[in-house]
Amino acid sequence: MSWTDERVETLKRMWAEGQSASQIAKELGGVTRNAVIGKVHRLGLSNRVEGDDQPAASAAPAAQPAAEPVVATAPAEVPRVAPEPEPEPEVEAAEAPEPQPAPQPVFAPRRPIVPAGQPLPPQPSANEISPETLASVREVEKRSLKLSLMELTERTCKWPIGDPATDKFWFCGLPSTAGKPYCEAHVGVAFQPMSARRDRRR
DNA sequence: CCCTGATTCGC
DNA sequence: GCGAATCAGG
Repeated sequence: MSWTDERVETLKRMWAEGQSASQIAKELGGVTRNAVIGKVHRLGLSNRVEGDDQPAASAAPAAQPAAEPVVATAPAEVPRVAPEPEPEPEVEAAEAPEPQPAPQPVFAPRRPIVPAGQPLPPQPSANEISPETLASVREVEKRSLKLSLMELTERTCKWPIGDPATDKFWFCGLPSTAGKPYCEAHVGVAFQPMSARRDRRR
């Protein structure tokens, strides 16, 4: 593969969007992330500065940030969280009534009635899980990356959250435990000792 | 380990 | 110009 104008354009666009070199390489195909990075440098756009003007000047862009005033979130990380800045304003809008209306709390204190819908994920009843694990799961689900099916990888927690029949459905997405399909917290509720779930009666 | 970008240097 | 290898860091 060679750097045709078209490919370079894609590279520029994606790089500007904050996509990582590997993502761009994947998209282009036929090149490695190294190739992408190399090209980025040769094109002289290693500086992911949005506004065209280059503050290059002299001064020191890295003049000891000393104290980041407000948000301490690494700016470079942000874009990766939302890899799809697509033209779909629907999702946002006036949103977020309740971050966690708890569609189907995994820890339902007395598992009410399961609406005979899709086979819900393995959701052991609360009385089988330790309080610590429960708390952990609750915490984790607040921080879940809410990945879609397509965004899951070998190393993301595949624990489903919410009702598959609605829009309130996503996957945990946090880093999974080595070799396991779930993150640490979810492994806790997914894999239990036989003895613990033996006396489950209904 | 997984990942990121940066740099080098033979081609 | 290109990009694998390597480096440095999270």
